[in-house]
Amino acid sequence: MNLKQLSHRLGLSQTTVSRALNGYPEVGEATRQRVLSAAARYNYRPNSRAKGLATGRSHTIGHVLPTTTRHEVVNPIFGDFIAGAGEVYAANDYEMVLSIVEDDTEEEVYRAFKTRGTVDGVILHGPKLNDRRITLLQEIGLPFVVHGRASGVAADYSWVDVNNTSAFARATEFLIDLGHRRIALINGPEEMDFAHRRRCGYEDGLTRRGLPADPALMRSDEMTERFGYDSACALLGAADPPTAFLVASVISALGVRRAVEERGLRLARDISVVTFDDMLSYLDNGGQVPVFTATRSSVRDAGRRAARLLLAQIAAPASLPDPVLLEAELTVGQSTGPARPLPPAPLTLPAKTR
Amino acid sequence: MNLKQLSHRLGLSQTTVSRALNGYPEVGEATRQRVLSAAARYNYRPNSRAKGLATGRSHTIGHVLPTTTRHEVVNPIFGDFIAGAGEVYAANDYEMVLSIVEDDTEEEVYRAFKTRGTVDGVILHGPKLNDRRITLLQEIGLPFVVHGRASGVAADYSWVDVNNTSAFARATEFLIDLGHRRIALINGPEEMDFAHRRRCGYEDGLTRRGLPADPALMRSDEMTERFGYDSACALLGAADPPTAFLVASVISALGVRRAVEERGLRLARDISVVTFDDMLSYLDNGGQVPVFTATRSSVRDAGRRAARLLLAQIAAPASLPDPVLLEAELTVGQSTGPARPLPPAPLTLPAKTR
DNA sequence: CCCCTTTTTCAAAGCGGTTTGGATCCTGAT
DNA sequence: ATCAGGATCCAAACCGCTTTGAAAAAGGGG
Repeated sequence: MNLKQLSHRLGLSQTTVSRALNGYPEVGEATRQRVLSAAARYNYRPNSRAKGLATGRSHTIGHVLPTTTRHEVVNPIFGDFIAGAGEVYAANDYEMVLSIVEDDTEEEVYRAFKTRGTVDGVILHGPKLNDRRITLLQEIGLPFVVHGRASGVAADYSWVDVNNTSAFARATEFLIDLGHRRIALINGPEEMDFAHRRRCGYEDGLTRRGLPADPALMRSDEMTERFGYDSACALLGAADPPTAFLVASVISALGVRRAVEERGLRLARDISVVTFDDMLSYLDNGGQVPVFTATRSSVRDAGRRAARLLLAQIAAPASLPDPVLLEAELTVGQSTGPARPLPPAPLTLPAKTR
Repeated sequence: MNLKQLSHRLGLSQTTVSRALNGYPEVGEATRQRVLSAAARYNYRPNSRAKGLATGRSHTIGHVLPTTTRHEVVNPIFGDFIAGAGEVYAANDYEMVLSIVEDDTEEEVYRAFKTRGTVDGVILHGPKLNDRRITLLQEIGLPFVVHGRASGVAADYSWVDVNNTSAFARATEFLIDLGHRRIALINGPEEMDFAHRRRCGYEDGLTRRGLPADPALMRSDEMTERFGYDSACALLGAADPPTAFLVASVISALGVRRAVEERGLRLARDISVVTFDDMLSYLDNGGQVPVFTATRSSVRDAGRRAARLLLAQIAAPASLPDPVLLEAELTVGQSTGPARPLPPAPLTLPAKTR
């Protein structure tokens, strides 16, 4: 059932039926009702391609998910972010298209989006330092909102980001105030902007309390469970081990915990862990007393906000860039405690072992 | 730059240019080259909506992701599955649209997909027992492939599934052969088909070895880390606790491990754990010796296969349903070992305490 | 009752492609 | 030279919707 057939059944022109359905004022209330009920009865829905062709807009938002070439890791954050964004799209009759793309063809995807008219705008995921995609999208003239930011990119653009710096600065100071002096940082990949900012925050926290930043205590890589485990093993086995860990992801934090407990140590009592918690639905850290002390901020909520921002921008193309900075809250859980005066000395010679 | 402009620049008709670009034979080789290079120079790409309108096909596959109403959990499997499917779509010039949808409006989404012509086919996620969506999609006449199967649905359809039953039967027998007699099952939600089948496999394994199935040892819910932890705590704290756990997801298995180690017990030595491992990229269980003994099967690969199946079906609509049953492999890791003759007796009175 | 506004409705022209049914131009065979 | 037939190319119709510009109908005032 298409518009022509429907209007024919009603004895009306396509024009009138179309207008009735789209809520234009120049159609009589009586006819509008007649049209509406007929459309419902015949289960009529306008063909989206035809509509798009006529209006020039696709009512579709593109999400490009680059597969990190290094490890083929699919961003675990993605599901929840997209769930948030999807809510907003659904409520506004927008469609979402997803491109999984190898890093190097990403530019081509954006260009195709624009020239083929596949989408009305895109959400940019996983911005890196000096991310070229931002200026690229501006050149292309495709409306976009970034989930995160890109240090080093001067351009003005809309983004939704957590205050990673302040979050990790606070977390670091929190640990220092508990008496910790050797605090390890288990970070995400350094080329990612969020990871960069978190490290800055960590270093800020240290310097504000007058502590030096020791490169030997910092690790950074894809935030898998295994990475958390391996890093913690290495650090705990080294000379002058940390008494606390600041971790960029709950998944890695699970790995850190494994390493800690495998050594017969106890979280909070022997080793403190603070993690960044994106509040992923399947990794609920909640309950009355959170498992991990965490700086947390809902990535799902970020998805909602980013989507809303983008839709607003598409509706009013002349509008100014609108950055949103979310503050993470620091919630105390069961993984932190005061530094022990004397960490249990391993029965090995400290020096010489290299 | 659209077709009209391009053909005008070339001094050719739209027909010829279109045919040259789409590889039809009735155009001279010389002109074809001329067209091709002009298209490249002017960066021409056909508008996808116009093309879709004309051809009647959208070159788009729909994925509907129902948010589990119960806990608002976003399926953590989803990211990797879609990464696999996306590879195939990208290679075949297909687009992927994603609908995040509350359970009860899912039917409406499929109907809209069909009548609006948004997609050429859909992949069905998370089939439940007697899932109504399958017959619905057949009624609607939308090509589809199911990731998983639906017990109780008689219809013939294409699906890609792991042999959950045999996987969990083998895992159970494996544990029994190690001497375990009390084996707990930490399963996914029972209404999900895969969870149902895993329980069947578990029970099969037990009966084949002449052991009874004890309902007190079975738990089932959303497969979060917390659920694994809570379940393991409850079971380990009860009278006659299990010596082994069969877990439906690595995420829950992490929770089980936490509960185990928190009690001062050691994996493999005191408590054995076998988990189903979907080989999610951020939960790498790999390495030379896997952390968890696991029945494993790549969900990413399943995504690839499902996508290929669907594209083939769309290309040849008359083709017969094509089910694909993947076998999970049982890989032995560091989380299993022989049952200890005498589990460390807790210092409490066994009876009376209820 | 007529004329002028305001409502309400319509025919037709796009939107940017594909595809049908011819037309034109070359060949080589007769 | 003529003609069949294949190789090329083209004009126009069509896909299903929106939207412009105009016409028809209805309402209101004198």
